[in-house]
Amino acid sequence: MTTAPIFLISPDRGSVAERSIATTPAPMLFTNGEEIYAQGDRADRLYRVEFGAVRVYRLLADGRRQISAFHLPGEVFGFQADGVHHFFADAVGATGLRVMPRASAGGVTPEVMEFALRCLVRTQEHLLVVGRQNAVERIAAFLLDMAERQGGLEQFDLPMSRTDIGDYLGLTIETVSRVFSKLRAQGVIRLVSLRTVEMKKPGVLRALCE
Amino acid sequence: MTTAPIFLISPDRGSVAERSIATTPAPMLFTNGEEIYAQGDRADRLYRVEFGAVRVYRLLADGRRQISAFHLPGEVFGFQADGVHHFFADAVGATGLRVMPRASAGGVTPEVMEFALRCLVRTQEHLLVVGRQNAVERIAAFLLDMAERQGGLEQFDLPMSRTDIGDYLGLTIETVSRVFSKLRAQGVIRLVSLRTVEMKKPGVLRALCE
DNA sequence: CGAACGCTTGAGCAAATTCAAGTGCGGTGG
DNA sequence: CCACCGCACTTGAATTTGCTCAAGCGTTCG
Repeated sequence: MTTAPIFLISPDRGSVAERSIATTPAPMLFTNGEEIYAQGDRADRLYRVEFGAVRVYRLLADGRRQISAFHLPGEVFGFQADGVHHFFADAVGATGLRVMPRASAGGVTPEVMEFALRCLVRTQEHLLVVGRQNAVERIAAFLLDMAERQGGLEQFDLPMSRTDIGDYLGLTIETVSRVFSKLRAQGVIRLVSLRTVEMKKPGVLRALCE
Repeated sequence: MTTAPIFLISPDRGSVAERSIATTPAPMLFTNGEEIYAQGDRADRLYRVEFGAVRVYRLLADGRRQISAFHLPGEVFGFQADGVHHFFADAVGATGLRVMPRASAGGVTPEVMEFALRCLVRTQEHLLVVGRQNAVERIAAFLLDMAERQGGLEQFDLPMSRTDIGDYLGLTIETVSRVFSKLRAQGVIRLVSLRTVEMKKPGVLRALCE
């Protein structure tokens, strides 16, 4: 799979990456499902997604999983309070990461602080979606978020499976599938392929999120 | 169990806050429900809870509310990425806060970073509770978290109403009430008063959170 | 070609919500 | 001091939403 998203070849991002990690060699490569770090691991690095995507999640003893975030190209993740990871992170499809040792990341730079705080706001907003919105509203919020983070085009890719989407939104895979079908039947979205969405009526999606 | 990491009671928490606001005069006082900041406000201060409690929340257009965090005495809150608050914060009962202008908070000190990252981990863990646990498991996680944050005693207070608890856990007030009654009937907890809980079988609560 | 995997769809069910009374407690005023 | 009022909480019954279980479809890959 790994439909290479269009924005991967955007010129500005590449150049920023090259500057900020000028000394770092080629990105580290991961295959679908490959572990990037695990709960309990030492957290002494930051990661920047070059291509592909990353899911950060936690498990319950019986296997229930909650994905707390997907990270798309250009985003930085991996910060932890006390030097130990409290979550798992693995690759969604073929993924390339720039790895920055914490030392060279400069400790608590304003940039790192900014990333962490943005991540906090994003997680808190996601909590509202999961805690107080119904299935259709959750999917609508998710689609709008994915579209916006991929440049705001009406057509965009979903790098992750329906199962991943369910585990991100607190829904079962069946419910995710049913809501996709319903939105398609209503002409709100079109499924170019299983993993490619075209928003036909973004206004309807936006109205659903209030 | 997911919501009460051991490190929360590590001694550095209190001492850091006390040092950093040594020069601040008497705490600012708030009555029940009084606004501390609103969505859209400039975020140029940090707050430390002296007594009482604080709820941080967000609203949907139709009034549905998601509380993303309660802050208890000793805890610091109010950091935001881009200098603008994305949430509301108000007092739960009579509350006293130490206010620290961001300047005197020293910009991005390691301490502030530490607080923000802890808040992030806590929110991500709460997301697992809300996204993937049932009503009984959510209440169990909540009670254990509240107990631990108040010193780990078997008896402790709930500063907030059942409505607040519901809006924190993504449940209705009726469901919260029913679960409390069920746990009481099973002898897992005792309600000394409406807002005072005694854990009779903490092991059962812990088992519920896996 | 067959197996595996990811996705879809249907039917029945269970958990939590909604709607609707009731209870108990703290505060106010007669 | 006691009665009453308001508010927070509890409890019950009916309903709904999303889940579970089960079967079927389509694509990919060996």
